Amino acid sequence: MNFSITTWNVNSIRKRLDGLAALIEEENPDVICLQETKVQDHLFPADEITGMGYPHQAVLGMKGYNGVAILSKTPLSNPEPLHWCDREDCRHLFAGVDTGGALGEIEVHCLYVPAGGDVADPLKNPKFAHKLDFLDAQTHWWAARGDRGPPRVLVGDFNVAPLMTDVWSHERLKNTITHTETEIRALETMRQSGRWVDAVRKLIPKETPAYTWWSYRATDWEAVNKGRRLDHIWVSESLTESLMAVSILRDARDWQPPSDHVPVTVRLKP
DNA sequence: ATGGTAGACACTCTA
Repeated sequence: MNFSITTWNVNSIRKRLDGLAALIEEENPDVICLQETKVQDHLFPADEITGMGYPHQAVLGMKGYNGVAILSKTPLSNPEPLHWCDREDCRHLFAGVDTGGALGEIEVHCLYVPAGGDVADPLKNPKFAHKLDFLDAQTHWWAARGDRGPPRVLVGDFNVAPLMTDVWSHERLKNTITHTETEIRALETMRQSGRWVDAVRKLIPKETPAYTWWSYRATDWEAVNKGRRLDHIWVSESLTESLMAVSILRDARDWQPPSDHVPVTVRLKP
C-alpha cells in the first residue's frame, strides 16, 4: 500500500474548487495540504471537498489572508493548529494520518512561511524580519522536539527557493526575497534542526531546474519561464528509503482560473 | 527603474 501527498498553494480555495477536482483527477493523492485558503473555517467548502473523496479535513483559516488545510481520504488524528511569532496568522497545522500498510502512522505538517515583502533588509522591512523570525522559531521548535514520535512529513509554501536551480536566474535573484543568502541560510538551519530531507531534490537531480511558482504579473508565464521553487516536501530521515516518485504539475499553471503556484506530489512506498 | 496581476473585501492589504 503506497502513500501519496500533495502540497498546493491555492491562493483562495473558493476560487480553486475546479482546480482541486482536476488535481484529484490527475494525481489522486491520499492527502492534500493547502496553503492560502483565504477563508474562515465556517465558510470552508467542506461539503464540496467531501464530495471529491476527502471527507477528513483539518482547517485553520482566517478572514482574507493566509489559511492552511489538510484534506484526507482516511481519518486524521489529533489535528493541532500552531501559531508563531505571537501572531494569530494561520500558517501551520498538523495531524496524524494512518497510511495503512507498512508506513503506518505518520505526522503531516502543512506550513505557510511568510512571504517577506520586497526589501531584503530586516531592519528596513518588518515583513522580512517576520519571515526570518518565523524560520528561527521553527528551527528552535523542531530542535526541541527531537526524534520522538512517528515519521514526519513537512510540506507547504516555504517561500524560499534555496538552490541555484530553484530559480530562473541565480544572478538576477540573489538579492530578491525568496532567494537571498540570509533566508536560504535560515531555511537550511531549520532543515538541519528537524533533520529533514528535501524529498523533491532526492528525486530530481540538483542540476535540473525545478519551479513550482510563476508570477501572475508576467504576460506569458510559459514563454518567459521566470519560475521559482517555493513549494516543498520534506520528510524525516526514516522515510528517505520510501521515496518513490515526485511530480510537479506544471500544467496546473494554465488551469482556469490558475493559482500562481502548482501542486507538488510525492509518492512513498513501504 | 518601474510596474505588471490576482484575491479578499469594502479601502487597501497581501502576495
